[in-house]
Amino acid sequence: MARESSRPGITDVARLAGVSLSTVSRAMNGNPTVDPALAERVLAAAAELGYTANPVARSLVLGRTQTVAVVIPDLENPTFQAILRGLSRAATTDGYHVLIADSREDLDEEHALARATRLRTDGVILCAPRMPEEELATLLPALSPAVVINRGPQVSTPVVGADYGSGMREIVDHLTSLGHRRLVYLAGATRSVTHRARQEAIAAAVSRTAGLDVEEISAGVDFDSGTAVADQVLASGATAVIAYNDLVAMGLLSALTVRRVDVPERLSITGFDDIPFAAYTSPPLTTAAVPAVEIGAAAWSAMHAQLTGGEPTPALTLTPSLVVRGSTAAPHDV
Amino acid sequence: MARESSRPGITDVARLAGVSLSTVSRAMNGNPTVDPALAERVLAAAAELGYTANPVARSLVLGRTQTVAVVIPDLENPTFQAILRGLSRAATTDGYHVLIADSREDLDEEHALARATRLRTDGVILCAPRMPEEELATLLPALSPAVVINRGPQVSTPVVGADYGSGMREIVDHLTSLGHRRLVYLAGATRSVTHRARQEAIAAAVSRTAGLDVEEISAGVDFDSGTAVADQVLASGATAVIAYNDLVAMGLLSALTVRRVDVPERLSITGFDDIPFAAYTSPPLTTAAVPAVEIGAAAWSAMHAQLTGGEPTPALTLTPSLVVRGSTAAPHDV
DNA sequence: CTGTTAGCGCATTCAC
DNA sequence: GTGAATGCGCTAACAG
Repeated sequence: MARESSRPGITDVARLAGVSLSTVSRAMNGNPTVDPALAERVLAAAAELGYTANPVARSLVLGRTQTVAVVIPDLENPTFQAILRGLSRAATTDGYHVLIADSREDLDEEHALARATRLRTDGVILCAPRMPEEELATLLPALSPAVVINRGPQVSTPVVGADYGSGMREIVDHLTSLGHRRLVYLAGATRSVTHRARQEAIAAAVSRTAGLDVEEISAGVDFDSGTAVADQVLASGATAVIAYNDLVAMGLLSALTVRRVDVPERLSITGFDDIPFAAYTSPPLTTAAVPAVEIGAAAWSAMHAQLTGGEPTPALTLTPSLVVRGSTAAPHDV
Repeated sequence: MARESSRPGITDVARLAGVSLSTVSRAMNGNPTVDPALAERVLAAAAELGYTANPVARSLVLGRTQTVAVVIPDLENPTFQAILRGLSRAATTDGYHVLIADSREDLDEEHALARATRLRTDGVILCAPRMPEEELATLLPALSPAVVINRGPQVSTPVVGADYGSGMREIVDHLTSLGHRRLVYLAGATRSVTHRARQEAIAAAVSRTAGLDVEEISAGVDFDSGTAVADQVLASGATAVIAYNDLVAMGLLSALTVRRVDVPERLSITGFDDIPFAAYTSPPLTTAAVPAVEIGAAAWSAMHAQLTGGEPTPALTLTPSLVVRGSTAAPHDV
């Protein structure tokens, strides 16, 4: 068998350098107990052969893969993309690899994917806004170490996310201070944790603001959901619409443009997330900017801390900031 | 040592089922040579213990990881995101995992990432539009099996991509048929293969269209690049602008809106790619739609074919389709 | 059909 | 300081 064509193994290096396997291993890993002269010879041999230790074999013996998994509900969603980006770049900086798993909004799949990917990685970052609390609680121990994104506090699993309640409060306050009293909230994923946070913030605003009325309309989480509810929104008599997120807001905006309804003159619209294109719709979208890239980076930090046995990262909640742009204005009637 | 807390190994299952390791292995892998009754007992034991074969150990012995790497120049680019999405979903369907590597536009990093990720995967899908041809040629053999995206034909490496020349020809024809004769081409990544394809298509159009003049202006590939060249574009005296891609077109559009330059009345603008938001700018963008998700899926097919030793996939080139929207119209002067 | 044996490629005890 | 042996957890030859 001509093993010439195969990747060189540690044995080949050992032979070329005239030393044992152990010495090659030690030298390659910078173990200081090896004679400098020998180490150099080994490294030279390795370089000559173009040798690199087989990561799979190392993973088996070391019990770690230098890889983490990221489970995302929808790779098409700009916010998840941004989280993934922030995470991926931070992980790469620390020498880790990232396995992605797109659950395509399938809850069963999500659970299975998380478990399956955990077997070939050192930990999983779980982005599962819709998974029931109990299911999450039973899943997390099997995933450990794990990091959860945009969920409530978890037992012994770090959570990083944005404060959707705070963002929503700012949005409502912005609209009421403009003079709006009749609002519509376009509910998205009603089973999601972030929906409940939004909802509670709205309820709180209603109870503390005289004359404020917020009607909830079921929509979805994507562009088409926004276009689909346009007529319902118009029929509601509201002067401002709080969309579940930017995609829904943009879909609505698009449908309203078709219907020649002026925004913000006749209807104000707000989004949530501040995805890259929110600033470039016309009018540009007033929204609550969620620092998604930072969330991704923070999620990595929390994972890295667990992986290296460092200080356990406390739960981290980033605060969205209100970005006022052209899609909101005082109601016409006021 | 209480190994109770550790993941159950094949040995534990063997003991519980009262059989040997081999039998467990065979039963777990559905090997038909095992007695049905025994197999059932093994599977029951495995289920009771919650046993799943360790993928890392399997990878080592089988020499395959059931994972492929995708090297992307920029995870922020919507087109690459779409390719990744199409690829990831197709790979998942076939039971494969996807490792992502974002080279962040760093050419050296790109090369290193490709080699490094290859060591822990069964193949790499390389999206490296800017890598010099010679470098690519030396890199590919080390990556094999590999699939290359949006490049010219390669020796013994499948290529999948879009026909940028064709898309550009359609764009130019569209503009000239509207009556435009003075155009500007906003060049993006000038070292990229797809830039050259665009450029050649433009040159061909110029040589066959009487009175057609296309000025090339260096821009970049992102939104800001588009805004940055707005004044230069206005000074050129052109009646239509062919942007490198949708992002550049949108940036330019945004800058022109600020300058109160009417599009398409005073200036027509075209993009390229048809990213998700191209349809929702105002005016919506005329562009050449690149089937990015399909490219990703096709790239996976090409990889899968190599992995399973099936028919080698021939080079596949998908044709972009011109999507005429509101950002183009006949020039005002004509 | 099943059990025993031998690696996959490497890191790490343990002797020297 | 260095080499020889052991095993990470599993699959695949090899006997029986």
